[in-house]
Amino acid sequence: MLEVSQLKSSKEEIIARLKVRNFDGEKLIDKVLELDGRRKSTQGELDEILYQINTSSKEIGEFFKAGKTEEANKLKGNIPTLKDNSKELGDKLNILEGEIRSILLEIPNCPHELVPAGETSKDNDIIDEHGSVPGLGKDAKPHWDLAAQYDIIDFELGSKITGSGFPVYKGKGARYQRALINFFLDKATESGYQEIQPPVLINEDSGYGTGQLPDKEGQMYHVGIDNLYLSPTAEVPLTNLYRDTILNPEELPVKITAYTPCFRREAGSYGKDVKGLNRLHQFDKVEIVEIRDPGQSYQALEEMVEYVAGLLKELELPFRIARLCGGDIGFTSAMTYDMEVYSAAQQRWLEVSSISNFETFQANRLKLRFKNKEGKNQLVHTLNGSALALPRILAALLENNQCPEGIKIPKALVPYTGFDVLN
RNA sequence: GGAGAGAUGCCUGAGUGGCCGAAAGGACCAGUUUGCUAAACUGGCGUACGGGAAACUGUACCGCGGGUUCGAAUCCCGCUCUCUCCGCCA
Repeated sequence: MLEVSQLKSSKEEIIARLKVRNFDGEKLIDKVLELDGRRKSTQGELDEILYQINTSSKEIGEFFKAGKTEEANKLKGNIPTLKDNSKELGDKLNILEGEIRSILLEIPNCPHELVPAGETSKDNDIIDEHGSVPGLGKDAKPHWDLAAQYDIIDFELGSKITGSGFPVYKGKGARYQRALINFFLDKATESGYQEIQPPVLINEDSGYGTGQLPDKEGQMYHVGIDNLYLSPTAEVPLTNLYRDTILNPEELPVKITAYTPCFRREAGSYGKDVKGLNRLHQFDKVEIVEIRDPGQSYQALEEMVEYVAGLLKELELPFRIARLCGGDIGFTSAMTYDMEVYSAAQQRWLEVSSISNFETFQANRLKLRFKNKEGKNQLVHTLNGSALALPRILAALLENNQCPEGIKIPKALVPYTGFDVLN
């Protein structure tokens, strides 16, 4: 959620930058500023009336104490009118505040100046590419065939338990997943991220805090009876750990990580996008989250990209880094890098990580602040990234490393899997 | 699921109708003093939205939402959460 003060001080710039993501914010912003003006004057009127009531009440008390009942009662006579007015103004104020908030909730984050204009992922800037695509034979199999051949992932069996998009990992497949989770968590903690095991059911406040609500309501599984949602990413519980918090300067930066299953309804997805492990309703992910002094957040973003790139190098996967264009960037993000690995048999790039700086967009909703050098409370910047999402990594690892003897395991993972060829 | 107790500032904890944005202690910050460490003393120490160049000042907030009252942290109602006991259970 953008701040009213930002809208006031740099309205034109924000409108221009929102256009980069093809969002016309002019009318909404004007409306917010107009409503905020009315909010302010209403607040002033209300304060004045409450002041009168407060002072009168004190006088009435004095009069009673002094035994001057008549004067007291006379003063009391004025109160009902004042109370009526205050009630009216109070209601008006509530309505105005509600309207302002609901408009602000509709406005996406303002993209950083480096974010390129564009419509779709085709317009993203590919800023780096690493590793070379393995030359597989013509008979190279996509991972779903390999999964069946080695009996490590059963897609049909999962639909018996739940439905499509909930695969069952078996034997060395399950072991491979667990190896990846441990590998990623070990790497993250070595890099200074504190390991957390958060709840994966989240309440409404948490959903609003990080921006999944109201924007992505339909993407989350909802447990109606308790009004809870299944977390679509550990970003939600991890970042919300710090909701309604004022951090001391020495507590920054906050760097935390968690492995959690993630749940997404993925309504409307179809075709090759959902084949095999490409898009699931339940998947595993290790997430990294940082809370930063605003002056350091972009440097932190670069470091996070470097960190994730390091993981992909250790996994010996060819990958590229994209800076998302305005049309492809998420609602809450100011700047996002996607990491994509090449899945050699499918011959396509798969997004395995999305690393974003939200600037104050989430912090504003979360009321997450820190005491700055002047001793004032200031909104922090929040960032997060996948490090990494498991299924597509597994898909690429299976496809890219297939050979006649089975599927080779990257050296870095062998200590975790306990085998160097899956067969 | 049943019964009971509770929710006050960074923490502990007082406050049962006006003098309470809230005692006291601790922590923290600044200063004074003692040769250092420690101690002692003095002052400061919540958030949000307004007004004001500033000093300062208005309003709201004692879990959340309503109500009673001239006046609510304090009384009433609803909700949420925490704790204890019983039941069930990984």
